[in-house]
Amino acid sequence: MPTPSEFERLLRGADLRVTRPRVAVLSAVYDHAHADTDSIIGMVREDLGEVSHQAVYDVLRALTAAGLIRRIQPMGSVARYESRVADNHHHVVCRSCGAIADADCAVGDTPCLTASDDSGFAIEEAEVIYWGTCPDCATAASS
Amino acid sequence: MPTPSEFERLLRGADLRVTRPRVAVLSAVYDHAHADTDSIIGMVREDLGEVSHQAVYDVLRALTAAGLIRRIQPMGSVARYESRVADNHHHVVCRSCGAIADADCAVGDTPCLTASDDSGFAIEEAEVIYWGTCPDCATAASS
DNA sequence: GCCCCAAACTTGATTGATTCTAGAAAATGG
DNA sequence: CCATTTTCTAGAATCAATCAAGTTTGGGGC
Repeated sequence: MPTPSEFERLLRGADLRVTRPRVAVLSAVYDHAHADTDSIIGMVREDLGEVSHQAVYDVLRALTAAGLIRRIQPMGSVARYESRVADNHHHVVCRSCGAIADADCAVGDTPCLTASDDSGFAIEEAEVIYWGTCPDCATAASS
Repeated sequence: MPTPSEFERLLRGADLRVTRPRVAVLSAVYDHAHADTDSIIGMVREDLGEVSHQAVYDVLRALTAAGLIRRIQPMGSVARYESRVADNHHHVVCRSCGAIADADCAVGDTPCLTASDDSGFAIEEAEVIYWGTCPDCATAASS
């Protein structure tokens, strides 16, 4: 968990102005991986008082475009954000409750990056989502 | 491309009543892989005349639940549907125009199904999306 | 072949995440 | 400290998708 001044350095490094909403959003995303936009709005407001949802949307887009955070959005879920951007990792999503956990790559750093037939596409990145059942839902279902 | 009576057999096999909207939707999805809901509504109406969008949504959900078609929805895209359901294949998506192409699995039939750390999740399926640039957008960008 | 009823369809309204617009506020460079 | 440019606020608008209530229809049973 970086310090406030670290967040400031991150923002400046990405050529972004340092504003309180931005630091708060960045902090919230670092603190709560895979949080959806609504939760982030809640966390930011708890931190700063009233902040418009529009500002949070804007900040999330700016941070995503700058590569400081990553946006993930499995089918049937609203947009979620996480702070792990440098490494190549994937996600496990619970079909029952929608919980998300990180899953590191099984093989090397850029796995599965080769499709057998790419239809002429220039492939830049492979995104993997593992669908399954989380421990909580598994125990709830078996009881 | 199955015949109309084949579609009927598919529907009956899934314990679904045979209605004109259902045959038309099924046919449209077989004919145009990766079409979005709106395009499908258009194709069905061209075929049958006026059909409510609600009916198409209902049919698409019923067919998806029955496993006759598959719903795919990459980030930033609306829901799309395809008829290839039995095999385990993945998708290549163009970052520029959103075009989707099929990509067969590089290794075996159920590849990448092993995460190195599954966080206790019971993993059922791995979904892979390759992000890149399609041939059309690549040539358009280089000119 | 006809009738019944559950399933499917129509119409119209509603939701809810996200985006747009115009104006006010605030952060950086000079 | 001021000017300029970016960012934030407030409120309306968009659009895919869902919900609700009532009508129609497919298909098994008579």
